[in-house]
Amino acid sequence: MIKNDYHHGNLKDDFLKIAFDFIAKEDIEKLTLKILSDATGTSRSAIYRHFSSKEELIETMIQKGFDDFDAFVSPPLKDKEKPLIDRFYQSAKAYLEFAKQNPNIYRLLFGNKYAKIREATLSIKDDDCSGFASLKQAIEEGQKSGILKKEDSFIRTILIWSSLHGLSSLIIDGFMDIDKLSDELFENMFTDMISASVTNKIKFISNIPFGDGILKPTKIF
Amino acid sequence: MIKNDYHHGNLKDDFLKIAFDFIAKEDIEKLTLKILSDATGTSRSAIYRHFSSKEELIETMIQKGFDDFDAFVSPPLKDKEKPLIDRFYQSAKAYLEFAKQNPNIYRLLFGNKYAKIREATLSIKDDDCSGFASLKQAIEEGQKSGILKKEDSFIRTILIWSSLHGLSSLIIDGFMDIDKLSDELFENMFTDMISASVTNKIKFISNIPFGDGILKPTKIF
DNA sequence: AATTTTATGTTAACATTGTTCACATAAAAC
DNA sequence: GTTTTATGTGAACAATGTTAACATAAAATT
Repeated sequence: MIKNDYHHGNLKDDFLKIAFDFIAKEDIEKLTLKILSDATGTSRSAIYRHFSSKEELIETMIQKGFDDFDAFVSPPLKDKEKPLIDRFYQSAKAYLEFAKQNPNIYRLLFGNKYAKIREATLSIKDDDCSGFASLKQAIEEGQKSGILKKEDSFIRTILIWSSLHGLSSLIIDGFMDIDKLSDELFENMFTDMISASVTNKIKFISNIPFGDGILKPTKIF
Repeated sequence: MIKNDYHHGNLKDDFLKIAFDFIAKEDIEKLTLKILSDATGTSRSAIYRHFSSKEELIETMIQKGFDDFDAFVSPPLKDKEKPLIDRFYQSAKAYLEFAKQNPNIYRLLFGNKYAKIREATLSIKDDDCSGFASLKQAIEEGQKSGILKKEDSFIRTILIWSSLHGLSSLIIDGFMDIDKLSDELFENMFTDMISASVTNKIKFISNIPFGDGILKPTKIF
């Protein structure tokens, strides 16, 4: 033993990093403590110096996951320079993209298995910075300015979220073979979603850029 | 040993029955072979005479689950005596009720974990008797009769299914505390769903019975 | 600077899990 | 009545998460 690395230095972060690398490709259920110990070159029980259990490690991952998710989904909603519908579009698109790009993380965050952990995590930051709160605020903004129908904003928020969650889930859980179809489905879903929320008098046609390219315009009415 | 029950007679059915009793209360993940052997009074390896693995038992449960689900959701759609919108309403309501009454079965059928098993199961009966096919047929019926907009019926079917799946999932996965709220959410979601599908000229007000009682009328436009 | 305390690692052992194998016996086929 | 098949048992496996006793590096205290 030439090199002395009895003390690792940042084992906790390494465990988390390796765990996230793992669920980039495989489901969290298949993550085992042995995988973590092998990848860090430590013993199988080393992890218990940093997490009280496997579940606590996953709890930490969920917190980090929600931070990333919110940072991906919320900013477009808050960009008051742009028209409101564009902001909804970009955020909704980001929502679906997050789910498609990180299906295992998405399921970790929104699935049933870790519901209790999620509740504990969400209740802390429910007020301002969560994606749900951002969406609700944007809806209320639209209601005040007359673009959106005046109705219960909480219910409308859940319904929009529900649409996004439903479509995202069906897509990442393998209910549709064709990946191309997901774009078409998204455009249709978004149109439905906005049609249900918007005041009757509004007409809306817009070129809405997202990510690298320019997407086809979303027409409503 | 007075009674000789070395040969059980219907152990396979008993295993399935006990497994379904179990997921009536707890998640399928917590079902263990020991639970099954203890409940039947057999040894831990007895199950391997009837199922090649634990997964095959679950596969059988999924098949049975889809049969029950389809039998719960499809009949209202096929009842051509009633107005089409009423049939949609009843079926959609049944969908949500199934999920609420059998959350663990619902997740077993529509979750990601057993996606591969589900694909194998669904492909057999995709054509006629599945809930998805019934919904698609009802949509096409409505398009022919002029009640529904003429658009891609496959996409519309997925979008409706997506709405149902999204709301059902959010409700049973604990994203909303209040159970009462789910009724209000359902009514709103259904109104949105139908509004997006229906031709503009239609006006629709109906008293729609479901289950034991009479639900409040669904107004569209 | 020496000593004590704390943080972080190791190894060995546990019960539980799904699964397999050799064996036993009831039921069915011949 | 004998053979074959179906269905059960018990012992053993490796893998899992977890704990306990022990070891040592780093930090804190004197």
